[in-house]
Amino acid sequence: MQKNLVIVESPAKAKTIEGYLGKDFIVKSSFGHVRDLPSKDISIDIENDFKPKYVVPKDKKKLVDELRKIADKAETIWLATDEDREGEAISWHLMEALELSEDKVKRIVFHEITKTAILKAIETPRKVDINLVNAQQARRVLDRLVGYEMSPILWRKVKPSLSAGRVQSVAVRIIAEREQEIRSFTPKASFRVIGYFVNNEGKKIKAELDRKFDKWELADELLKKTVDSKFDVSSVESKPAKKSPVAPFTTSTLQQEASRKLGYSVAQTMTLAQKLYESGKITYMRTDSVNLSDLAMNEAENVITKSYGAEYAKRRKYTTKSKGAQEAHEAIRPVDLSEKDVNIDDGRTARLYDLIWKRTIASQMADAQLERTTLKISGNNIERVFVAKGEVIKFDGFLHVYLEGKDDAEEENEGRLPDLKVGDAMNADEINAIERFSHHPPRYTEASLVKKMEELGIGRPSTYAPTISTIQKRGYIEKKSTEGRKQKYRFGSMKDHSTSWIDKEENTGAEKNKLFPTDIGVVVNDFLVEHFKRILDYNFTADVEKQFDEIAEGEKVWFKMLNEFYKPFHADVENTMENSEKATGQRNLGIDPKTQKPILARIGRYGPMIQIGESTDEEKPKFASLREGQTIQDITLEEAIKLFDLPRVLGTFEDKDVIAAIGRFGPYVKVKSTFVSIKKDSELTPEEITLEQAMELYRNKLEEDKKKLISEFEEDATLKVLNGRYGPFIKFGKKNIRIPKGQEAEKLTYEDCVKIIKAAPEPKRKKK
DNA sequence: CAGTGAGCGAGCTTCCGCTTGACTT
Repeated sequence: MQKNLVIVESPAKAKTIEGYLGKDFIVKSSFGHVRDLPSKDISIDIENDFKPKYVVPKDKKKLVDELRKIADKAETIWLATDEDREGEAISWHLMEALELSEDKVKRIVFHEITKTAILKAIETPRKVDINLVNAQQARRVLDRLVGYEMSPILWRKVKPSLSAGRVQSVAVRIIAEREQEIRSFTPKASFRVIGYFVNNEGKKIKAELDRKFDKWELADELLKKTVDSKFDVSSVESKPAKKSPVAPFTTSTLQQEASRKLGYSVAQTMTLAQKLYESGKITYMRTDSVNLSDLAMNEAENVITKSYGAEYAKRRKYTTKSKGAQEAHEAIRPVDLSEKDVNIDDGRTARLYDLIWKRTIASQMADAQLERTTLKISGNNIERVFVAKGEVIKFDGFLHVYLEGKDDAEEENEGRLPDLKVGDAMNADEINAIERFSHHPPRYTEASLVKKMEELGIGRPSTYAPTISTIQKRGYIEKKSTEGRKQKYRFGSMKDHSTSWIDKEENTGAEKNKLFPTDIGVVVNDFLVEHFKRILDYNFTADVEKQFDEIAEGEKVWFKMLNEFYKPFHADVENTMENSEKATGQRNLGIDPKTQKPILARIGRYGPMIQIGESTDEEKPKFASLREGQTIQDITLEEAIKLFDLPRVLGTFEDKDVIAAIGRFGPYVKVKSTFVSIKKDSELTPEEITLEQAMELYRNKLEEDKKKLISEFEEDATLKVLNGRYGPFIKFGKKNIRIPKGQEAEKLTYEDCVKIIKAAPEPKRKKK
C-alpha cells in the first residue's frame, strides 16, 4: 500500500498526475464535491448560525468509503483540489467525510498540470484555509435560501414546479428585458448616399457621403445637386495601424466562438470539449483563466517559428478582465501544441480542436501591420464629401492563422483603394440614395447570454451550459428562429444627368436560434422583479461576492453576513406569500360573439391558455391551451376563438369516436385508444383531416408496430419483446426493461422475461 | 398529464457549483 494518497477533483487529472509522481503515490479523484445539502428540504439550521446539514449523496457513498479505506492506510493525504473557493471546500469536506486527522493532511495547489508545477506544489504544502471554506459555505447557504424560499412562492402564485434562483432568475431577466426593449423599439428611417466614381483612366471607386439624411426631401435635394456637380479627389490620407490577437480561450469565449464560427450550442461545445479533455488532447475546459503555462508558451514559440518564421512569434501574457474570475486552471489550450490536427473520427470534435489550436497559437503571434487609407471626393456645389476607406495588410502576423468572429456585422472596409491623387477629376457614374432603417438591439443567442452573464459575474464556467438548459426546461425562455418580414424602402438614383426614385423591397429581421422569453418567463420575471428587487438586481451577485471575499480574507464572519442578508429577504418572502395577488398575466381579449361571454388569455395550471367565461359563472368556463408560437401578449380575439375548433370528431370506428386534435406532442388523431401523430410533412391538419385519411394513418401505425414486435405471449398480453431505438427490450405494461447482455431477444421465453423483470432495478424517477 | 383548467386535499416540485458515467424506447 502506498504511503501517499493524493486526491484531485477530476479523474482525467488523476491519471496524468499519477504518471508524474513516483510509485509511493496513489492518485485518486473525488469527482467534484463529496458532500452537499440534501435536496429534499432546506437543511439549514437558521436559528443556529445557519448551520448546514451536509450529507454524502447516495451516488458518492461508495467512492467516499473507498477513499476512506485508502486514507486510513496512508501516511500522508495530499489534498490537491483546485485553488478556488469550491476547491478549498471540497478539501475540507473530504477531511470531514473521510475523518482525516489534521496532522496527516497536507493541502497543495497547482494551476497547471505539468511535472514541475506538481513537484513544486509538493514541496510547499499548506493547511486547509478555513476562511476560504467559510466563504464557500456562505455562498452555498445563500443560494439554498434564495432558491428554496423563492421557488415555493412561484408554486403558489404562478404555477407548480417552477423555480427561482440567484443566477437563473437574472438570466431570465436579461432575456425578458431585451424583448421588452425590442417591443418598444420604433425603427428610424434614414438615407445613405453612395457614389460610384471613375477617373479618366477608368479607375473606379465607391464612396459614401459623410452624412445620412433623416428626411427624404434632403436626400432628394442632394441627388439633384449631384446632377451637374464636378467632382475631384480632395484628400488622400494613409496611416499605419495594427491589430493584436485576442487571449486564449476560457469556457465562455470558447462557447461564444464555437457558436459564431461552428454554430454549436453551448451544451454541445462542452460535450465535445469534455471528449477532447478526456482523451488528453486539451487542458481543462471549465476555466475562467486566460493564462498559459511557460511550457505552453515555449512550445507555441517553437511551433510558430518552425511553421511561419521567427518574425511571426511574439510571447504574450494575458490578464483576465472578467468579474469574479478565480483562475484555478490554465486557459483552454491543446496539451501538445505541435499536434495541429487531432485524429478523431468525429468531424465536430476535430473542428473544435482546430479552433482551440488556432486561437492558442494566434495568441502568441505578432501583431498584424496594416495601412488604412481614407480618400475624400468633393463636388463643387456640395458641402459634404464622399468618403472611401481602404485597408491593406502589410504584414499579416497572427491573421495568418486566426481571426475572432464578431457578433454583429461591422462596417465594411474596402481592400486596397485605387491609386488616386489629390486633384484628380472624378466622374460620377451613379449616385444612389438608399433608405435604411435602424435595427432593434439583437436578441441573445445562448453564447451571447453567457457573455453577458460573465460580465455581470453571475454563474461559473461549470454552470453556464446547465443554467441555460434549466431556464429552457422550466419554460421561461425558448430558442426560436424568425423568418423576418418584407420591408419596403425608397431608392433614389442619379444617373446620366437625371434623378429618379423607385420603391424596392427586401427581407429583413430574420434571426436564427435566438432566445425569446415565454409567457411564463415574462410573468415570473415581472413578479420576481416586483417582489424581490434586491435578488433580481443585476449587481446582486457582485455585491455578495464582495462580501464572500471579505469572509475569505477573515474580515467578516460568514453567518453574520448571512444573517444580515436573510432578515430583510425572509421578510419579503413572508410578505409576498401572504399579500401578493396571483400572477397570471391575464389579458382581456374581448367578448365571444357566440356566447356574449368575456374571452381571457392567462396562465393556468398547465401553461398559457384561453378561457371563455368566468369561473364564477353558473356554466363552467371553456378552456383551450395556446399553440406553439402564440403568446398571451400577442394573440388576437379571432385566433383565440379558433382554438376551440378542436378537438374534432371525424366519425366513428367500431362504435368509438375518431378524434382529431393537438396535444402536448403536436397534432394527432385518436382511433379507439390509439394515438397517431399527424406528421408535419404530411400536409394534413387536424382541422381538415377526413375520417378516411385518419383511418389510413391508423392502419399504417398498426403496420409499423407489427414490425417492431419480436414476440408476445399468451400468458400475459401486457408483456412484449420489442425492437426499439436502442435495440430489443421488454415492454411490461408501461415499464421498459433492457435485456441483459448475452441473451438473445428472439429466443426469450415467457419465463425468461418474468425473470428479467424481477431482476430489473426499479426505474429511477425521471426529472422533467 | 396527448382529453386537463372549479371543487376536495395530500404529496410533490425548487437552488448553485464541483465532477462523470448511467441511461435513454
